[in-house]
Formats: sequence, C-alpha cells, structure tokens
Amino acid sequence: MDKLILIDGNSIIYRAFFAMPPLTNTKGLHTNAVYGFTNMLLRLIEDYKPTHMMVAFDAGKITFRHEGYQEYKGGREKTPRELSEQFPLLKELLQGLGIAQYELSGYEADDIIGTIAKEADQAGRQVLVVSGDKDMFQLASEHVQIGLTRKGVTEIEIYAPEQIQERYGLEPHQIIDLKGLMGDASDNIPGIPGVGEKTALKLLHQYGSVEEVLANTHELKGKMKEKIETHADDAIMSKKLATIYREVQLDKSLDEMIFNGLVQETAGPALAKLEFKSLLERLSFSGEAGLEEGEVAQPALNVEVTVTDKENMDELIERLPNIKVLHVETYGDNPHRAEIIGVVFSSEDRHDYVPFDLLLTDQAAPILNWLQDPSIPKRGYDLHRMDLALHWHGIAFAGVIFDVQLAAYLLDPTESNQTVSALASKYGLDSIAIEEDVFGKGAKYKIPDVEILSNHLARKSATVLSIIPKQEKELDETKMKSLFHDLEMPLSRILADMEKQGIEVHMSDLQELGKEFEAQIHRLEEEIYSIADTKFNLNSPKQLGEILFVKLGLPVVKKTKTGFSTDAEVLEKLAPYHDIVQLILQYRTIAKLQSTYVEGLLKEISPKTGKVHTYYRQTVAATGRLSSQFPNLQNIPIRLEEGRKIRKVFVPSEPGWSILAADYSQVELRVLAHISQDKGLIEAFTHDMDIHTKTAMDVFGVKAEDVDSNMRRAAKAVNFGIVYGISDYGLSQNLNITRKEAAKFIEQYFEVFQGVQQYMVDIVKEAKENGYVTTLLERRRYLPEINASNFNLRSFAERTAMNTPIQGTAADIIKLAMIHMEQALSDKKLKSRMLLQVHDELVFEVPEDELEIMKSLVPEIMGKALPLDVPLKAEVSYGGNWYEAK
DNA sequence: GGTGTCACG
DNA sequence: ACGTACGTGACACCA
Repeated sequence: MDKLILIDGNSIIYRAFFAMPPLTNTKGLHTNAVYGFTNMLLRLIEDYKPTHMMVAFDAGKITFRHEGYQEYKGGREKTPRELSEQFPLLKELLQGLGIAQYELSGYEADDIIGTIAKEADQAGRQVLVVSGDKDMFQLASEHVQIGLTRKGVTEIEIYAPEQIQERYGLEPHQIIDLKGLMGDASDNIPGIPGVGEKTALKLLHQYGSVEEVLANTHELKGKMKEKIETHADDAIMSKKLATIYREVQLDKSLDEMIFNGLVQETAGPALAKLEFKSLLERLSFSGEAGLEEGEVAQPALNVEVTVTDKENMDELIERLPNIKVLHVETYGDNPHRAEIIGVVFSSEDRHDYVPFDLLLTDQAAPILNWLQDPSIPKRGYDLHRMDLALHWHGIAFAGVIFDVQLAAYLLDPTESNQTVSALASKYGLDSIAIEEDVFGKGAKYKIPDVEILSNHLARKSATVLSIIPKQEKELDETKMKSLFHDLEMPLSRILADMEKQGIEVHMSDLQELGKEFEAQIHRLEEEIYSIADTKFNLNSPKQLGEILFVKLGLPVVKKTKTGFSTDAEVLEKLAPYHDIVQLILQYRTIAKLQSTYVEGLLKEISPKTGKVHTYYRQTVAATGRLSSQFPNLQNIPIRLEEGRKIRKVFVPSEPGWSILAADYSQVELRVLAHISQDKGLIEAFTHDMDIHTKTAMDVFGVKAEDVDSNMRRAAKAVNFGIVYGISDYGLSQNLNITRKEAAKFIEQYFEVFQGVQQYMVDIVKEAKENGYVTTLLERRRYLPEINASNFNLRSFAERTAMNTPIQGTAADIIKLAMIHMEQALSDKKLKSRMLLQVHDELVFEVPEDELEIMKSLVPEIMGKALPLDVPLKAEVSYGGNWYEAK
C-alpha cells in the first residue's frame, strides 16, 4: 500500500525557526530551523514509513492570489535573515537525504500539495499532509489526513475528517467558509470585521457556507447583520483567497517522489556539512530492527580485526614495524585510576586487538618494548590518557608524536564533542558507534563480548588512522602546524610527567585542619539554628532562602530561576539587617573549605604514593588554557587567610627540599600592551611601574602620591574589565557603581590609552571579517555569533573576541615557558621537578643544593619565554610548603 | 542531570 | 532597549 507524505516546506521551516533555540555552525551559519525540520522529518519517516515523500515550497513572492488582491500576505514581518539564509541549506540537505522537493512559479506550497493530494486521493492512495497551517484541513478526506505541528515541530497531531468534525463541527470543505468569515490576520485575509471563530462557527452551523450566510442576512439582526451586509464582498474574496487551488499543472510524477529510505552515501556528508552530529549518530544506529541486545549496527567500513591470543601473538610482533596507530581502551574518568581493557595496533590493512591481560604475559615482552621505545613514533587519540593509564600499570609509554584529540582541539577549541565518532562525522568518514551504545553508560557500563568489542575498537582505531592526514592538512592550512608539533605535543608529555610525579599532601596535617573546621562549622550551625529558632539544611539554598526571606522577612535582593538568590553578594547586602547573615557567610566559607579542600583532597590522595596526581586537561579551555581535575589544583584557596592555610599541606616529597613558586606579574596586561602597541601601556611596563596605580594616575589625572586606595581599586577593576572585554554594565556591577559612572571611567580610560581602544575596535572588526580570532602563536578560536542579530549573543562574541587573544597568548607564553623549563632542567641535569601550573604560576619542588640556581633560573626562563615589546616579569618565592612560597 | 554556589587565574 | 564581566572544576541539593 502506497503511503505519501507531503510537507509544506515553508510552513514547517517557519515553525521550526521559532520553536528552536538559536543554533549556528562553526561557519556562523544559522541552522536551527533546518535542524528542527530535519528532526521532524526523521520522526515522520520512523513513524509512518512512507513509500513516497515530497517537500513543497512557495515559489517567488507573487502568486496568482495577488492578481485579485494586492495586499495578500501583506503586513507580514519580513523574514528574518537568520531564517532566510536557511532555505538554501534545507534544500541542499533534502537533496542529500534523497527526499523530493518541488516548487512551481506562481504557486504556493499548499496549491502543489492540494493538487497532488487530490490525484492521490482519487487513486486511493494514503496521504499525510504535514503543515503548521490549519488551512490544510480543507484537504482532509477519506484517504487524506492532515498532520498539524504542535507547539514544537517534532510533535504532530493527526486530523482526519472525524477530528475536524469534532473540533469545529464542520466538514473539511467548510474550512474555507470559516476563513472567509473570520479572515486570517497572518495572511492578511480580511474576512468580516468583528467576526471571530465563535461567531463564524455559529453562522456556519446554521447556514453551511458563506454564500448561504449572505443569502440569509435578513434573518440576522443588529450590528452583526449590518457588518455582514457591508462586507459581503470581502467575505467572498476571503473565501477565494483561503481556497487551495487544486488544479495546478504539475510536471512532476509520483515516481519522482518514491522514497526508499535515506540515501546513506549522500545523507551522511549533507548532515556532516551542517554539523548535525547528534543526528548523524542517531541515524546510523537506530531504527534497525532485529539486533540482539548489546549489538550495535555498523555500517560498512572495511575493518578486519584479529583478536590476539597466545597462538597468533607472534604475527602481531612481526607486524609491529608497520603499526601506524595505537589505541589503548581505558575505563574510568580519572586516567590515573583507569582500568585498561585492551589495546589495538593498526596499520592500513590490518587491526590487531590484544586483551590487556595478555599484554602483561612474558610472551608479549616485545610488544611492551615497542610501546616503551621512544624512538618508535606513536599516533593515536588521547595519548595523554593512555600514557597515564599505562604508567600505573607499570608500562613506561614513550614516543608519541601525533595526538588526534589534541589536533581536533586546536582546529576547533570550542567543540565539546571531540569523540572519534564525532570526528568521523566531521570528516565524512563512515560513522562508528558512539561509546554509550557499545558499553552502556553509568551504572550500566559493561564490556561487551570480545567480538563486538574488538570490532568496535578496531573501527575506532581505523578511523583515527584516516583522520590523521586530514588533520595534518588542516593544521597546515590554518598555520597551526608549529603550535601543534612544537608546543602542544611536547607539552602533553611534560604534563603527563608532572601528573605522574604528583605533589605530596601532608595527610595528618590536613586531617587536623579538618578537625578545626569541623569545630567551627558545628559552632556556627548551633548559633544559626538558635537565631533562626529552627533547624534546617544550611546547605540548601532553597531552605536557607525560606528562612531569610519568608521567616525573617529580609528584603529580596536578587532572584534566581528557581527562587531567592542567597549568594555571597546578596548576603553582603543583607548583613546590616540581621546578625544571622554574617554567620551564614562564615559558615559558607568554612563549609566550602571543609567539603572541597579537606574532604575532597583527602579522597584524592593516592594510597600508593601519598600524593595527589591531578590530571591536566589540554583540550577543554576555549582560550588555550589548561584545566585541572581529580583534584583541581588550580583553585586552591589563597585570597582569604582561612583558606590559604590549605596550602600548608602541599609539601615537598623529599626531606630537605623546598617548594618554589614563580608567577608572572600582570602577564595579560603586558600581552595587551604588546598586541595593542599602546604607547602609555608599553611605557608603563618598560619602566616596571605599578600598573594599577599608573592607570589611576592617568584616568583620574592625579600625581602618583595622590592616588588613594579607592582610586587604585577602581583602576584595577577597569584593567580587569579591559582584559575581559569591557562593558559599562559589567564594570558597574563589579565596582558597585552606576552604569553611567562606569561608562565615564571607561571613556576616560580610552582617552588615555587610545592604542587599547583601537585594538578593541580592530579585533572585533577582524573577528567579524574572519569569523575567528588568533593568539600570537596562531591559536585560533571561532566566534560564529559575532555577526548575530541577537544583541546578547553578538555582545558576548565581541567580548570574547577582545579577551581570547589576550588570555590565549598568556596561555601560549606559559606553555612555552614550561617547555623551555623542562629542557633546562634536563640539560643542566637538575633534580628539581616541575609539579604544577596555575595559569600564570609554576610550582616546583627543589632540593636544597639547587635552590640558588632555581631562584634565578625559573624567572629567567619564564621571562624569556616569548619576546614581546614589553618585558615579561616573573616573581619567585619558596619555602617549606606551598603556603610559605608566597 | 540541572541548578546554585564558590574556589582559582 | 537589550542585560554579562573572561576562563575553569567541585560540591551540595533536589527533582
């Protein structure tokens, strides 16, 4: 039995546009409407399994309806540019998916649909018309149903004549009479003024049609009669306008609409081009009935996998010289604690899977030697993680030269989905299963049978292998080859070494500190409960809000999505009203220290080493910075004394050694001075002036000795603001002043630092032209929203354009310094070890006899990391623990 | 899993 | 008029 689906393309893309949140691809094209459309399309295909499909579009602006009525569809909002640019995208996608589309000059989509539906109906074929427009109801019949989109777009509601009867008490053909009487504001169809749906329905239930209503006006009375009589012509014309023309001369046959499922070869690339990754993944692996549980549908990808056992291991050993890609499959988020499931060794024509246990047998020794030989180049995806996992299993992995994840990060640092599966889509390669489908997620994680497992891992490894040349080309085109090979790749080795080394935490001291915090927490809790006269969960913002704003009736300063805001900023403002507030602030401070820095840190101490081994992530921060996890050692307290004490438990791992820390002084502002070439800023740093005081002098026009603490504080905030991509609103919030005052500060600042102002203008312009910004070392960040018509999105992108080159260049610089530092330590055969990086600070542990040399070596190397037009300065300090190194 | 809060640069 | 400072990660709630 034939089943036709006819889609009103214009209507659905409109609905989709307004139903979907904004969405742009990396090229800055809006794709939300196409995305919504596609989602709906896939759902339709799944649910209705059509044999024929066609999407109709309006063609041109003037249709035959305008011949009689110029104002038809007048008064409509102009189609937003964000939508109009999506029409060609949709049409191209449909072509790729293998779905017929049709438009005919002078006709609207519904006329085409009406004509086809009529023919199909007469032939007895089942038809589903999909639209967001109720006008389509007039087409309903025994064989023709109308699918009307609901609130969103993916949900559709089916109307057969019975449902229309139920809803309006009308036959489908009477829908045009309804429109004739009540009109349609969105199409500028007038109808009869003052007649809405209710009146129109009443009249139609009585008389049946517009003509009959007009013939019987004598039976009506009052205003109604008058209006209908004076607007009789309008009603007739409106009915005509609402009538779908069903006699269009079509030059398209039913055969051209045959739908045999999506055309895999072209659908993949078309979806990939739009960067619809989730759809790509969904398409490849769903809706294919008949799979056993745990089995994953795999589209054709020529991968043969050999599962290694004792008998055939020698084959693999012989092939080792040909291996191009290595994949170590791990389980667990924290690579220091990850289990290793197995390893794949890939060359173009063969993939060997080795279960990890087998790798630890004597027979596998040559394989281990291969893994540990630094002169043998290794390529793969996330080698950093593999290295750590192997390390804790006693294998000293070496020789990495190309990491696909790291390359993917440089090519688009804002892409959060960098899985091999996502990269396969990006490069239009045969898709591979997503991890969740193979292993299950969370508690349901289960390693599948070796057959499925080895096949999946081999496919992954094969994909990695074919991605490498594509990335090499792209890195070349984007001038990031050197950044990749000379900076990020070597850095990944250094980070892994720092992480393996770890930093010692004095456990019993930390526990002692925990006891002190515990006592304070207890005391504060008691006091707070007694003042509040009730016990409640102090850690629950909801319950706390209830106490403060309902029970105690304190003024509400700020609201969150879910209720009252109780953050520190709010509590500071409430402090004068009630004694309880200060106590809550203290409680919050100590509770944070206790849960995150005492209990949290204790949990992370390795029983094996007595140290914490953080994991630096090199592929998450959009600006090029590192991030730190398990535990995060980049946010250990320092600003408040209570918290700063935590630093005392970070100690050297060998007796007699010291902790030495060196931090860059004002790197970001120095970078800004260099990039902007601002004369005043360069001058200030050349003479190593206190930059905030200098800013205060210039902005407020006073002498150095007349800068008071308030002026310096304001100047400091302005400097921060500049680095963040300043806005008067942001500055006013930070300084607690009015927006006008903030704007005045900014104006004065730019008056003095005109080079900075020019930079801000230029960088935004550059971003708008290129679609991206870069750092000094050519690190790149795309800003697809830089030309958005939405003010917020655009402003955000503009601030990012100002900030990223600054923050990113600072990140480049310290990464360079780390590479130079590691080189120097090894050249000079020093025993000192680099342990931590905190954005602008490096932390070492240093033996007694190297203190002197390190005190001068570290700042020297940091200072020379990258020559700028202003000096770079690093300040060094040391002591028996991290607290004392201040 | 999302939200609020807070620690750092 | 619009309403956010830039970049992260961890913890505790709560549905």
